[in-house]
Amino acid sequence: MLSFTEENYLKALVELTVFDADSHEVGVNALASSLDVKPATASDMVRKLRDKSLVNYKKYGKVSLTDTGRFKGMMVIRRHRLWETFLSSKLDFSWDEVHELAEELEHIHSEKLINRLDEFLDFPEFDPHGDAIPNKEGEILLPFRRTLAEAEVGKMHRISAVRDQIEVLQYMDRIQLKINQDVSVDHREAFDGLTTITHGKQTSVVSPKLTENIFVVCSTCGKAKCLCS
Amino acid sequence: MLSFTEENYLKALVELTVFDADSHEVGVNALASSLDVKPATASDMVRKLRDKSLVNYKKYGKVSLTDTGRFKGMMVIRRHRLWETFLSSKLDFSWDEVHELAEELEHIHSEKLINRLDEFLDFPEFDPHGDAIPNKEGEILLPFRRTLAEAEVGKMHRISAVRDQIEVLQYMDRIQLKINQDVSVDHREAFDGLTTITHGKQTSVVSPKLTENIFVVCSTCGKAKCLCS
DNA sequence: TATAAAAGTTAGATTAGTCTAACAATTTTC
DNA sequence: GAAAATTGTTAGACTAATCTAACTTTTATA
Repeated sequence: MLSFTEENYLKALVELTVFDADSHEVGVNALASSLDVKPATASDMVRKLRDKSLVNYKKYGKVSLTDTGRFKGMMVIRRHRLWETFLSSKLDFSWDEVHELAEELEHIHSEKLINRLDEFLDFPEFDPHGDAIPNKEGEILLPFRRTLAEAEVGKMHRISAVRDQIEVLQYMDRIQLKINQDVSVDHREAFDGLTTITHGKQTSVVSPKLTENIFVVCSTCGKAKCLCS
Repeated sequence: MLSFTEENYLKALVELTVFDADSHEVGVNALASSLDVKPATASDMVRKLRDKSLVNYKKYGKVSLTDTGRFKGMMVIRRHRLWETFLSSKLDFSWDEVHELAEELEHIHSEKLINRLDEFLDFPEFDPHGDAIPNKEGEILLPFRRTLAEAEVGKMHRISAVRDQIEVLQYMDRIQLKINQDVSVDHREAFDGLTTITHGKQTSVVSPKLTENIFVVCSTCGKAKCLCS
């Protein structure tokens, strides 16, 4: 069984080498600073993780995760994001309060607990910050999704889903944009991404900050990747 | 902030000196064995807790909790029992699975979290093992309750509540005993506490193991402590 | 009440995770 | 390609929680 500390190193490594996808390895200094410890400390720990076959590493080299290491790191992130979702959707914690608590809860190890929690929450795909929740295999399986920010201009789309951030939902409510509503994309400004849409009898100009959080499908065929004319 | 270990010592001390009410103090050896550590270890820790004003203790003497120590220990127990209740009532864990998980969850410190959880669970009074849950002041406020084991012979009582252990509920179901049902206590055997009761058209002989888990009130006045003839 | 048994303490070692300070390797830059 | 800068390692120390082994105090008992 991994210690809290070891789990935190693996989690940081996933964030640095899997999510931040431009390189699959990271230096000891960068790792140390992301964990807020001194390089000497990280250097020792990396050696220890290598001895447990959780990372690939040799002296003065870069660090990367082995398959096992990546899986275990993903599990920490899965737990973190599921607890965040629980705190937010069941206990009414706000968005910005959940992270710190989840830092503690993520280290409760039981697989059964976390799978039951997943079920209790109805298998959420995203946490309250809009980040995807890894499944029990440690994968983030994203079906192809098109956001309103990428939706073709001059076509009719339907809003299929929204990242469940309170702010997004509140803002949509204010401008009377609803799930399952048909929306026509009239114009997109190349300079700043501002999009003009018509929905119902209204026309709104919306920012990428909003449109990136709204998923759409073709209003004719219902697919994100459609072949309609 | 207390460490996991310190919290576990305080919890054990509450169990040994508050719940197990025949003495308000305990020896270092007994404390050590209840925590499954060597006396040497407990001896050191007790000195440390004394330096933090959490226990009363002097060399070669007994250990007891200060007010602060008792409060902090009670909070650990509150968290433990609330998490057990959550696991059992929301995630469908069985009675015997919850303890081990709650041993980890009880060390999540946020007071806000635990009070929200309490509310989410609708302020339960008992955990799945039937143990009372301390309130946020660290008190266990039990309204006076009379169990069927203590109910006066020759009188009519009504079943007001039952400790929610699956076995108890299942057994009651089998012998057709229900909440809110009137029960007359016909006889109680002094030797082994076996009680003969009449409920509806049935007569049953029930053991103290069952009757201690069933709460009754007077069927005339509805009170546990009644003044009826 | 003297002695044996039980209970409790102390000293010294160990492990995990951290630090600082000094040193070594690698990379960048002129 | 040598000097400087950056990056990474090692050695030695510290803290918390544990252990074992030896010792001391208290309690029980013959």
